[in-house]
Order: sequence, then C-alpha cells, then structure tokens
Amino acid sequence: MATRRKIAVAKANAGSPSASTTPSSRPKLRRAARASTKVVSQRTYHHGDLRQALLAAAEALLAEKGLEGVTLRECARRAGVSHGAPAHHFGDVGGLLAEFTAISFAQLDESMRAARRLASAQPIDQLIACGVGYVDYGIRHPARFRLMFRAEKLRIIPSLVTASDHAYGQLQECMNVTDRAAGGDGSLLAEKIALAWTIVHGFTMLLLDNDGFARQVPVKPVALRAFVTRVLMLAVPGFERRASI
Amino acid sequence: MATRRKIAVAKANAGSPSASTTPSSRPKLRRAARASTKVVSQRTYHHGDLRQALLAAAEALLAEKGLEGVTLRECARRAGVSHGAPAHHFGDVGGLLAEFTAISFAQLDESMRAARRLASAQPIDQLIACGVGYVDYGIRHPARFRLMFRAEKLRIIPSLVTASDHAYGQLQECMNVTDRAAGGDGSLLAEKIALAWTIVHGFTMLLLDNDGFARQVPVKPVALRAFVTRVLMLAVPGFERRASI
DNA sequence: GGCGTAATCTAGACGCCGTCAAGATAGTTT
DNA sequence: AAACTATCTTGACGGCGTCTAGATTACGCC
Repeated sequence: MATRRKIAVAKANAGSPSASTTPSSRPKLRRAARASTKVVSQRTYHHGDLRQALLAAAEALLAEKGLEGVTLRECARRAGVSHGAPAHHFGDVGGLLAEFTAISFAQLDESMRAARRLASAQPIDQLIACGVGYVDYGIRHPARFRLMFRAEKLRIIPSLVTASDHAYGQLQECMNVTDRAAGGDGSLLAEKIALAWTIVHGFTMLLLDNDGFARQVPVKPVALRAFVTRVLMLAVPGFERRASI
Repeated sequence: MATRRKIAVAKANAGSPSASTTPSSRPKLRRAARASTKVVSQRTYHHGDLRQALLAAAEALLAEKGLEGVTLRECARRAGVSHGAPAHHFGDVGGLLAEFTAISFAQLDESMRAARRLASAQPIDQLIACGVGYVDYGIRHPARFRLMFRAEKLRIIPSLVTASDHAYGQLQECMNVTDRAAGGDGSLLAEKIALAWTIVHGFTMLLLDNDGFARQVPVKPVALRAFVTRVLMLAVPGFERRASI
C-alpha cells in the first residue's frame, strides 16, 4: 500500500508487498503543514500542527453535519492524516471533544463579555447583557452549544472545567452585584444565582431543541433580544422601571 | 448456523451448511413470548409482543448503561431476537428512541399532575407544583430526561409531538391561570409562559449535566424541593406572601 | 377447511466507527 | 553520531446501524 509523499520516498516502501494500485488512489495528504514558519509546504511525515488541524476539522464537521458527524476518523481524514494519528494528541474521542468544548466555553465567555461592553454600567443592564450574550452565543453556534452540555461525550479535563467555571463566573458576579444594588440581604443569593443560570441556559436549550418552544418565541434577532430581555426582567423584581434597554 | 427452537425444528436447517459448533453456542432466544394469553411459553418463531419487549429492553439498558448503552442490537439481544428484527417495528434506531421518548413525556406529564394533586388549588401553588413535578421527574429518571432532549437521536413522530405538547400544556395552563389571578393584563403572557418552561427545564438540565451548578444546589430531596420552590417564587412577583407551601 | 398474501423474523453482508498494538519516521538530546 | 522520544502509519478487532434475500408464521378470504 503505503504510497509515500513525493519527498523522502526512496527507501520507504522497500518491504511493502505491492504498489500495484494506481498511485493516486488514496486521498492526498498534508495540505499546508507548518503554515506559519518559513518553509512553506514540504509535506513532511510529521504534520507540524496536527492538534490545531484536528480541532479545525472538528469545527467544520460540526457546522456541516451536526453532532453526529464529528468522528475521529473523519477529522483525521480532513487533516490529511491516518486514522490512528489523533490518539496521540487527544487520547480518545472524548479528549478531542473536551478540548474543543473548552474553546467553545471561552467563546461563550467572550460573547457575554462583548454584550456587557455594549450595555450601561448599571448592574441590571450588565446582568441582562450577560443573559443576552449567553443566548446569543447559543443561537449563533447551535451545534457547539449543544455539544457543550453533552456530558456523556466529553472527557473531564482541567481546561474544560476552568473554561466552564470562568464563563459561569460572569453570571454569578453580575447577579451578585445586581442583588446588592437592589438592597438584597443576601439570604437568597444562591437561589438567585441559580435562577440566573437556569434562565439563560434553559431558554437557549429549549430554543435549540424543542420545536414547541421555538414556535412560541420570536425568531428575528432584534425581537428575540427584546424577548430575552423581558423574560430576564420578569425574574428580577424591583428593576422593571429602572433598566435602560 | 441456525440452531432452531425446540419446537418446529424438523425441516428448518435443511440447506444449512453446518451445525458443527456446539448447539448452545448462541444466546438463548425468546424468554416469555406472548405472556398474557393462555399458552404460556411456546417459543414461537414470531415473538408475539416484540414491540413492547424492545421498549422494555431500551428502558433497562438506559438505566444500566446510560444513553450510549442503548443500541438496537443490544435491545434485540435482550428481547431474544435477531439484530434485524427491530427494523420492522420501529424502522430505525431513531424510531425506537422516539417511541420510547413519547412514553417518557407521558410519564413527565403524570409526574406534574401528581404533584399538582398534592398541592392546594391556588393558582400559584398549582404552578409551583408543576415545576416541582417537572424537576422531580428529571431527578428520578436522569437518563430518560436527557434522552427527551437529544433531538439528534429522535425521529420526529406524531406520538412524540403530541406527548410533548401535552406535558408542556400543563405549564402553559398553570402560568396562564396564575397570571390572570394576579391581575395580569396578558400583555407579557407569552414571555411568562416561556419563563416558566425555561426555569423548570433549565434547572433540571443544569442539575443533571453541570457539576458546577449541582454543587451549588441542595441534593437532599426535601431541601431541593424547597429550593426549587424558592427559585420559582422569585420568578413570580407579587405572590411571595400568598403562597402556602 | 384450505390457501394466498402480508407480516414478522433470521442470517449475512456492507461500511462506518473507536480503539489497540506494532512498526516506521523524524525531531531532539546527549 | 547515537540514543531517545514524539509523532504518524498500518492493520486488526469488535460493535454499530442498515440493507437485502429468504424463511416462517399469522390472517383474511374463498
């Protein structure tokens, strides 16, 4: 089998039993390895940045075919690499998906942060911006968002845990500040934080995975944003008037 | 191959090339087919109630091994039937899971109804009981609950849609009544209903699939119930005092 | 009752998957 | 230069869902 790359072919297939099939019968390997450095495309035996290439392939697959379409073997194929190669970087499929998901949580975190930058500094506006950023990320990246909560597919790795905690930290912080600003005595703070998570998460989940719910909710971005805002406002008594949306 | 059942063996393996392996090498088939009718266990070629047996196998597998453990082939094995048999009843794996999930939604519906029966007739109590019944079902049947919202695994079939709509109908109805009782003008009714779904669903989901969340929330049933109640109360302004929990 | 048709089930094949083990290749360190 | 380690290939294994052809049985109709 083993048709080698153009360079460094010489002694490779010495012991191989046959090269009888057409030499271009297998998918071409190694598109643009080591793209960053000087030597451009030497098609080396080692990929150079396989880790990154596999994550990119996973992203493309997720967008194209959804959750079920992301397989280790297909990712390897797209990266121009044999099916066994990924194991060395991620261990198993759960490792690859966990690493990918850690990145997704970082993006979610940034989405909330971006929404907050556009909002006023008032605590309630910051809290609502958090929620809008959360829901917005789910809508813009539905497959990614779903994967983030498919616990059975993810290996628990440190980077995933910290990324997730980091994102949720924003919600905790915002709800904390909001509660204090409203003169709350902190007695129900745990419940309020849970409520904030619950609302942004439940809303996004239902929107993505339940047709009945999605039918009852606006679909256009602007209307949806206002809708989410109103829903969140309902959950923050005492702030109905003051918020400047 | 084909070792037949004790009865009706005669001409079966006429054309079969070999029966050289030990006759009991394959798993025994057909445990208690047609259990309901008079003739008790005749081990017929036809199962008699394969549909039901496959659903039961799916339930057992889900409880034992979780979502990933439920496969068509293993269900068939447990039902004492060849791997191709399920196709005739459910089409593909999505069909089996959809049918199973429709039953789960009916159970969820009943769980909410049972909780409401134990509550007072006051609208707010009925609404909260709905939520408690919802969360309670998720806690008692985590794998079932997760499957209900793994849209990519479910074929959309009529029985699933109606069962799901039916369950959610309770939430809509309760929120509707509650809002009217509170003198709401109905202007934000859609938002309020969405909020009710959002809260009970998001809470359950996070509880099951997010360690960080689960750590912040009581685990004992009684405390959890009170916690859920308080969270829901936060979302229903104006009722804090009146509710009789 | 008997018979033809439709429903049900078996058995095998196919291609895909994730994982493992053995070996080839290429940097890196000593 | 040599040893070492990381990376990648190749092939194998078993399990999966699905398709097909054919065996077996139930059922409606005469």
